[in-house]
Amino acid sequence: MAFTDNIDELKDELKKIVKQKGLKYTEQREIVLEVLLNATEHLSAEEVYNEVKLAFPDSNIGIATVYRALSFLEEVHLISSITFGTDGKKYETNTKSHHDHLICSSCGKIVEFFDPEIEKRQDQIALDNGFKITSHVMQLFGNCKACQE
Amino acid sequence: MAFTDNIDELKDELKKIVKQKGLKYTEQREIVLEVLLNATEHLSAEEVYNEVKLAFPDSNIGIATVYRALSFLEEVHLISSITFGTDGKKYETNTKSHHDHLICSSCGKIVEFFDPEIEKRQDQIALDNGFKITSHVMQLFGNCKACQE
DNA sequence: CTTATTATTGATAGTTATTATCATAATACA
DNA sequence: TGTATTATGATAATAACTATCAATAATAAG
Repeated sequence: MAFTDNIDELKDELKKIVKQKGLKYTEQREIVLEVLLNATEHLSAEEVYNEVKLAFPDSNIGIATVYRALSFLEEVHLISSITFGTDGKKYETNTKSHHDHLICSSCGKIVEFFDPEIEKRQDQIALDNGFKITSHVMQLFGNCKACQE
Repeated sequence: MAFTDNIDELKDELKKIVKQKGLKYTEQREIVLEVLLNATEHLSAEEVYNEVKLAFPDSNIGIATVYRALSFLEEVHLISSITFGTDGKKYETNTKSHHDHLICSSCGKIVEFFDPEIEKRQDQIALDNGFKITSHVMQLFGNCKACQE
């Protein structure tokens, strides 16, 4: 899984994925991805739709296509969604920055992972408690597949 | 915030909250709370509704009331909801078990918290990586409200 | 470059989940 | 009890999302 901050690299990644799946590379998927990359915060499907119409007024993209693109992009892990309390689903691009660890107590194997939903929850927890977070540690201990056998 | 495993204590807690807010203690809120306490897994609003009809066939509770009760109980932190991917909102009672920490780097203040959504995400991450989790550590470091000033 | 094939799209109808409305009923407190 | 007020059940309304389908656009082959 390759992450990047760069729109062109992201588009290349999308092209690769699409080709590998025997699907087609469309302007609409590209636009949705670009809008999310340029967004400074999480966007709902409708917010993405509005932003697309603003930023790409010639595209005439339909709301259904936005939903389809978002689902697809999430499926292939180019973006991810989070959901809070009463708010609906919101999307963001996956960009490499920070990660946490899965650690096998048995063989010491370490798997890095990054989960935006957990990050967001952490932020929310901090906010609820009046904290301003500077860092965090999260380590999940257990047994990897091999060591379970 | 008091947590308990016991239905009577939970009901007392609800009575206290309701009275303190100048609202009314109703059979319906009690039933919804009880159904969730007895549930072995997370339930959607509709599942709660169905379970209520099964377990309390005389109650004639309406689906709208189930939604209202769930929102209310969540608001007062007797239950909590989580939302995953394509699944809708699901509810569970808050019971004391495990918790994580918010730590103020400046004054050392520790706030305990427990977030079922994070727990669930952790489980999912473990599952995705073929891990079987035995324990985990999560500590959020930062500055508490007082120390920010 | 043209054409054939197939995925994708836009528009919109249809669903599903949730919320608002409102007349009636239940609760709490005097 | 009586009375004020909140809560309820039924259901209409809304919001969020998904399915349908004819038209369009993207790839691959020739």
